[in-house]
Amino acid sequence: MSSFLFDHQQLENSLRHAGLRPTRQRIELAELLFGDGKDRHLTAEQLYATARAAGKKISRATVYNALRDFAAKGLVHKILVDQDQVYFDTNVSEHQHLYIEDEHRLVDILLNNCSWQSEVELPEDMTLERVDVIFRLRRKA
Amino acid sequence: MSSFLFDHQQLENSLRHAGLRPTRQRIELAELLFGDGKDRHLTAEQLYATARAAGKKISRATVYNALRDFAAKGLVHKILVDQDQVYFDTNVSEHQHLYIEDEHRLVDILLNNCSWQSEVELPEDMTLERVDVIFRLRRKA
DNA sequence: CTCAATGCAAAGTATTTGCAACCGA
DNA sequence: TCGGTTGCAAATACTTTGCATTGAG
Repeated sequence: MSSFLFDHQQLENSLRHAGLRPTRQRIELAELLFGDGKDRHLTAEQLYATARAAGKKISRATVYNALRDFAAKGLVHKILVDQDQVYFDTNVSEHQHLYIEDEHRLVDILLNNCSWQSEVELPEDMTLERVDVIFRLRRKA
Repeated sequence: MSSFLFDHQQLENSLRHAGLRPTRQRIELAELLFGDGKDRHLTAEQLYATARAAGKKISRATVYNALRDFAAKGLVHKILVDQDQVYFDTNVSEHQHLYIEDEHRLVDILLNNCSWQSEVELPEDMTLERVDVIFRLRRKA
């Protein structure tokens, strides 16, 4: 039995369905990101390191390109919590985050009373792309 | 009459009260940031350009240092909405933001039904620093 | 006086880009 | 074949740092 919930074929279909040509590199990255169905928060550098450590032959620029394209197609979400690096979230369903600043660690949470969506009046010609909610935590002194 | 709500003396006191030595540069920056009492969202580079345009003699590094220190003391808030630059918000009371991505423009909003604060269970040894809420908007195609 | 703050340029670092080689359809 | 993708290194741009100088208390 495989440790993957999704196999190459399924990932390939996902990429194709998203309008992305399923190249070897994209499939391998998709496998690392989505293969086991678990939610991940990682940076481009982390994914690059992970891929290389797994023996994948891929360049840094391709990882950045792939993540940019994945995000543009909604396969992952960008999370801007840290001044120095962008995190990518493999969980694209609506949810919120805790961010432990000292540890640079993200935790998914799910709020129930999110009635504020309707409370905001948007300009006529604007679309609500997403609502980012981040609870910033610090270790007590 | 002056165009400033807060004069040098008051700004100097604010800095001192925050535990920051009121140097000429910090006072001048504070004046640009808080002088008229209006809410601002600006980047370090924007503040630097503004200061220089106003004839202030100050270096880029000092602007970055000052904003870092102001943020550490709670005089301004960092807003991470853009991958490329950090915005600083002179409004440090609790509120939320609209971000028009195409224009790199931030708008303050105020949500009323923010009961979700209590809904989140924090680890015992953690403190909630802040909750960042950003409504990301795009111009309709 | 003394130590914090400033200024300048250099360094640092995540990310993007230019362009030739490559490959999927 | 053809245009999208990759790879490498160089470029970019925001931010930080090293260190000598300055200035607030």
